[in-house]
Amino acid sequence: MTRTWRIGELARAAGVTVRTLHHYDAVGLLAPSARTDAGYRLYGPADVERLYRIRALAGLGLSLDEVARVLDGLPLDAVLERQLEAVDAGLASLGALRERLVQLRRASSVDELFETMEAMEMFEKHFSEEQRAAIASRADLAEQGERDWAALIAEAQSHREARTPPTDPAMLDVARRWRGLIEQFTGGDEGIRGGLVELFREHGPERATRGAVDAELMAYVGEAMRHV
Amino acid sequence: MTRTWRIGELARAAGVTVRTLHHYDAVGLLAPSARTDAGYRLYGPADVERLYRIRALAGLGLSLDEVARVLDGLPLDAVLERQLEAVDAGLASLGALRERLVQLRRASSVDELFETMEAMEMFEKHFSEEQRAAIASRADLAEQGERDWAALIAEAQSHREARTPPTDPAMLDVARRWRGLIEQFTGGDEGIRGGLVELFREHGPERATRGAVDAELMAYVGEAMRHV
DNA sequence: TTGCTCCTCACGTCACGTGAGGTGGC
DNA sequence: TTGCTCCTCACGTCACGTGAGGTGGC
Repeated sequence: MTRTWRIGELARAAGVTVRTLHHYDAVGLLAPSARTDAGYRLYGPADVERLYRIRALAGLGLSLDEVARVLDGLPLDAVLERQLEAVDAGLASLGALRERLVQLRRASSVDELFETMEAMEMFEKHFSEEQRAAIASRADLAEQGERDWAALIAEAQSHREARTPPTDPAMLDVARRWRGLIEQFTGGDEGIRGGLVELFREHGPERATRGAVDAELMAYVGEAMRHV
Repeated sequence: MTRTWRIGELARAAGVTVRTLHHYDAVGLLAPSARTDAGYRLYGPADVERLYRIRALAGLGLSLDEVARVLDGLPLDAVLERQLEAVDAGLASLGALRERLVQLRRASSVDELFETMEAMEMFEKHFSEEQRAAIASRADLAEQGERDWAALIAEAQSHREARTPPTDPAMLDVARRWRGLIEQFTGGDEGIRGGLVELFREHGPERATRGAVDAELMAYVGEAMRHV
């Protein structure tokens, strides 16, 4: 007589729950090779081995259906290859999600969150994934850049309110630095510059800058740029 | 009168299914602000805005319950932070899964697969995650290493069959190269060397090397090493 | 006899998909 | 009148978790 295990013993030894073994029995994945008169399940060594294999395959993320088919002789390589592709797809989408979450962490109110998300959507429409990666890789520069932009916009705004002529040396200097920050953002990439131009053309400066620059200010700075 | 949308129109415009809108209504997440006499749902601008926000938040991987709570005023930062942690956990486990799958792709039969998985389990028991990462980072070396090991083991085996004494210069050379390959595997890391020793002590050379080296060959090489 | 283990239903999970059977609207 | 849109059930998904109510075994 070889050793047998009752369901609770096997569950404890294998690190699964009794319910899991019930489930495997119900779906026909692992039926105990014997029962007592009272109906108690009795698992033999072959059952234990099969359970071990089931757990191993399930641990690779296969569905119980796939596990059953593999144990039934379905060729492995294709299954593993498909599973690897699925995992890679999962990694890619989780990675993208992570990126978005990190960006959004800065938002402090629900309204600001949605503004940021809307901006991200516009942004994604106008830049390819590759371009976005290039921009993101300069993320630390970008934070400094945000502060630089805020300061420069404020400077331009105060000139406009003081009615400084666009051809005034001070405004020409603002225009030059403005151009420099754009240059810093695009990193000299023509594709990114093109996306930026489209973004402003389609949505206007007000939406593209989320209210930081209105149409008048944009025109004023643009005029100064033409004189640089 | 402001514009209203029937359920199909809204679904098409928002890129969701009618069933989804039914579901949101059923769980109380988005109830249309009006109905026609015949019971047709009529969505107003505020409903459209709410749907937009629901989709945005759900796109961040939040459950509909969490979405509802956030739209109800639950502070965002904690939610986003928790979500980011969850995503990171997901990335970590998918990453580990991916690693295992890549390793297992080499197995060609189900039996070989389980042998490999068993080996991986032993391996994981004896090396910390950090140590495994260190070993994996030398993965390209490892492939070359596998071939080197196979050749060296074959060489030692033929000496044993030819009854070359362990103190013979040829065997001393084998022992030196053996030590070199171990050195290459551990990368000079004492912790990894310790894990290796435990692995062999607990399971014996036969299982530790998956049959490549039996106890006798191990003793023979060990003897030679003592004379180096 | 008393715990302990086991048994078989059967509902719940999560965000919908997918019919089934029936009725307004142009 | 004929399509088309809409309505309300209601079951199915995936791998079990969690009771409920009842019975062998030491």
